[in-house]
Amino acid sequence: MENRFGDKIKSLREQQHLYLRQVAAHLEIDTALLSKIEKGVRNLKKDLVPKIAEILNADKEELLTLYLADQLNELIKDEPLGKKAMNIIINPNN
Amino acid sequence: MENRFGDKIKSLREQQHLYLRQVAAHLEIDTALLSKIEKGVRNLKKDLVPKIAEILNADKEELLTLYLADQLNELIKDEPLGKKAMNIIINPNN
DNA sequence: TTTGACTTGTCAAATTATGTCAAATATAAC
DNA sequence: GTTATATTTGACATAATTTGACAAGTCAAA
Repeated sequence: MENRFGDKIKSLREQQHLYLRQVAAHLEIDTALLSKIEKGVRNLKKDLVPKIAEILNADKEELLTLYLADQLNELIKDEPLGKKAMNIIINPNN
Repeated sequence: MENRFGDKIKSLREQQHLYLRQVAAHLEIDTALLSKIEKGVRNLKKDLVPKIAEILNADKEELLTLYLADQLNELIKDEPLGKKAMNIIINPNN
């Protein structure tokens, strides 16, 4: 329950036999930072999500969705009322 | 679509004929800040949510839920994929 | 034991959040 | 009109968090 984005990009990277170093270079970020992103201890900047999708030949929308899910989850992970709050947004009436 | 929490506390405050000044004093924050919170241009610190519920004789859980809904909404308000991301969290499989 | 890939801790710089003040506006009573 | 009170707004200083980089660390394979 939580590092969906990081797990996904790690698995995509490994499937394609790419090194952190290579992907990081394309993104113009530090290898250490990308490592943390894969492990979920740091966030990738949002505007780099489409770029990493390109690098990994992945679907931009799918990655962005996972990215957003992680952000949302972070906000409510310790909140018993989190899902109720989500329902208010998804189903504004009632 | 957005200032649920602020609208709610404003309406509760007015129903009870309280001034911003009075509620702000109980919360130990500036009146100007509470005004902004009611208008949705600033956030109340999360740990003050139960306190404002007490002051306004409101249900703590209801207010916290609205508070969280605003936070969630802020995160995805410009994101077409926001609701899809929420569904991933609500319904983790599939 | 050396090399390469990855991980982790720490730090400064950048960014964002927070709270206050002063001035502006609004409304109502005089 | 003027006064008084409530609220709003913008600018600012400070506090807290995030971000990115570096150095040092682990680990596995050669």
